[in-house]
Amino acid sequence: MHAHPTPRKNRTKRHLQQALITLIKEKGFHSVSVKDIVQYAEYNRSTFYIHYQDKFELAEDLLCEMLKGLEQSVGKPYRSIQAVHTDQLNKRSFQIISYVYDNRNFFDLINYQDTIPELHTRFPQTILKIYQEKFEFKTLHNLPVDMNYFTRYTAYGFYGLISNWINTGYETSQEEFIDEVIKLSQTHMASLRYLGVD
Amino acid sequence: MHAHPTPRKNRTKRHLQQALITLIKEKGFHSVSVKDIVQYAEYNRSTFYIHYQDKFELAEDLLCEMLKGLEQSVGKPYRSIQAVHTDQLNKRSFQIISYVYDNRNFFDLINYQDTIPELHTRFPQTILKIYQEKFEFKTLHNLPVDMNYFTRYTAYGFYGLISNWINTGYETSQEEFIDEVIKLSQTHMASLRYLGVD
DNA sequence: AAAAAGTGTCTATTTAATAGACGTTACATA
DNA sequence: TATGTAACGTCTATTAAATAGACACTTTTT
Repeated sequence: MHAHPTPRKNRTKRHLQQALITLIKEKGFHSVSVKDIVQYAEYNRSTFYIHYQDKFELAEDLLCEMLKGLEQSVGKPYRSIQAVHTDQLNKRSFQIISYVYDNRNFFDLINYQDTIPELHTRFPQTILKIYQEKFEFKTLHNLPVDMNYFTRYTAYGFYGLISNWINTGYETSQEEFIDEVIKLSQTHMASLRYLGVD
Repeated sequence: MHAHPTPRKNRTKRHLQQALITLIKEKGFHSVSVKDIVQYAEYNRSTFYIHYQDKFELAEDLLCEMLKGLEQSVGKPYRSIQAVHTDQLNKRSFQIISYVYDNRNFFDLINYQDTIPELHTRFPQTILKIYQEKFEFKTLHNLPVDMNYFTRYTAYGFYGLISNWINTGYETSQEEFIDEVIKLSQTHMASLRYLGVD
């Protein structure tokens, strides 16, 4: 009998998570106390400890869920393997961008120094993971390069774009931003093969 | 034994209220269903009916609470009667502006047509009520005018400024905006007497 | 006309949230 | 250094808020 998470429980967790996000922006992660969190979210302090050991576990849980969601967002649009030429890339290929935008309240946290622990490293790492596991690239003119490096280069390039997009407050629309990404992709790769979901 | 509202109950109500605000902005008040609200807020539909009869009662409750808060915000800074010359008006006199700003998520609803019922009439009415009950004005040069009219004129003038401020997305800072209001006040009144709290 | 979606009301059930106390640690400041 | 205060982490017993699910009904959609 695996205890399934009930709606109530999840809801409470999410409220605690949201409180944490707000408070980090207000005073920085290290200054946020458990008391602050429950005060803001209007829960009893006892309730916090039912769900989490401490604020670090809460932060970890929040981070994991967001990054898991990021990975899953990519797996959504297609059900089968399909190869896509860079010049045919369409908006559906970039669910990841919608996901970031929809969860901008969270992703804005990368603009803060004193923020969720490991956010600044694990966010780009996750993008890399997605690129490694779900896509296969082809260089222009079949240039013989180490594909590990190429994938890494491409993933972190994308991270650079997306973090700038977040930094500027999403001033270009999702559509425009996707167009930019596509154009930049075309400068150094010939095709991209989506490997589908497990 | 008057049943006192428990923290839990209030929290749930607030979440339902927040859900309503979001959904009104998304699809308009008339299109929002009870089901939408509980889905968004992640509550059981039964739970909704524990707290409210229908979405209208929820909207009414939300509106009342916000307008009550607006009134109370004025009563906060001072504890005793004090007269203030318009040219001495300071920021503390304008708690009301902070209140609107702090609750901009709600007050932004005046930008929508299909919004909380009666919001567009009761918001200015409340400002008028505050002006009538908590302040006493003096015209420039003691011009003999009907003070009922004068108060009404002043209140709705202020409403005009504040609704514009909301409309423009609070593009001028609270401080700048307060300065503007003070300047405009000085064009037609000599002093303002704060009548304190009950 | 049929199907689908939403409403309002009502049960019985459970469990998440609560209050409150405890000894502890961390930290400011007098 | 001593002292007060604020937050911590853990633990109870209690309760009432939230839940699932069924009901007949109305509205909207197709």
